[in-house]
Amino acid sequence: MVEDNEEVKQAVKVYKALGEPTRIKIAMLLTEEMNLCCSDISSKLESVAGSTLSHHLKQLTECGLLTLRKDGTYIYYSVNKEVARKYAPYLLG
Amino acid sequence: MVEDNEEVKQAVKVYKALGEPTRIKIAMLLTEEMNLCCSDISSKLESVAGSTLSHHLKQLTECGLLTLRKDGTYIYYSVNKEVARKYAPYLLG
DNA sequence: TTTATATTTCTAAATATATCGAAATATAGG
DNA sequence: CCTATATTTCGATATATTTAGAAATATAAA
Repeated sequence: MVEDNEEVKQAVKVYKALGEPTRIKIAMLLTEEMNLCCSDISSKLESVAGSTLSHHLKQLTECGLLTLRKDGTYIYYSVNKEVARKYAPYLLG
Repeated sequence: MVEDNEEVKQAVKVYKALGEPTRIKIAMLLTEEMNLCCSDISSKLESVAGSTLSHHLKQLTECGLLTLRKDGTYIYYSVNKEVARKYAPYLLG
């Protein structure tokens, strides 16, 4: 029988997050350029509703792939390179 | 606007395949030990119906992560290490 | 040919996910 | 306080996924 520890659970979450076209694009954007806010990201993607984008960003953040920094009304997102390097260094090019 | 080429499409497929507990376990099993057949894999997982396992193996194969070799009634699966190394070297330990 | 085993395909049901619009919340600035 | 902007939450719907049992297919061996 195969193990199912915390690390594997995080791996599943990270891969589930990246296994969707809009989310992998967000991750790739944020790998190229750190500190983009919700609306910056929105403007770099084909029409996605703000509420949809919010869900995607939540999922990418909850798996540990993104970090965020709040500044006033804005939230700036970046890739957590350590997590990306561990599970999906493909993102880092 | 962000690109959406063939390589990114494969990445999405690979990550979608790995973003599910049973499938990541199968991938990990096959990274440890090559050339396992459907029933070998079944015996190393908690109760999964053969038809379900077949679907999972299909998905893992179609994204390029697994290769197969038919021998009589059996089908032996292995990890395609080049694909694993590219997208998810985490699997290779 | 008959039987046994391995795997897939088909069908259907249950669950999960993606998406959006509207309303809600948060904060900055007048 | 009022208004504008950024982001989230809620509610609803459409689509996709996971799962399994039964039937089908493929091959080996008796």
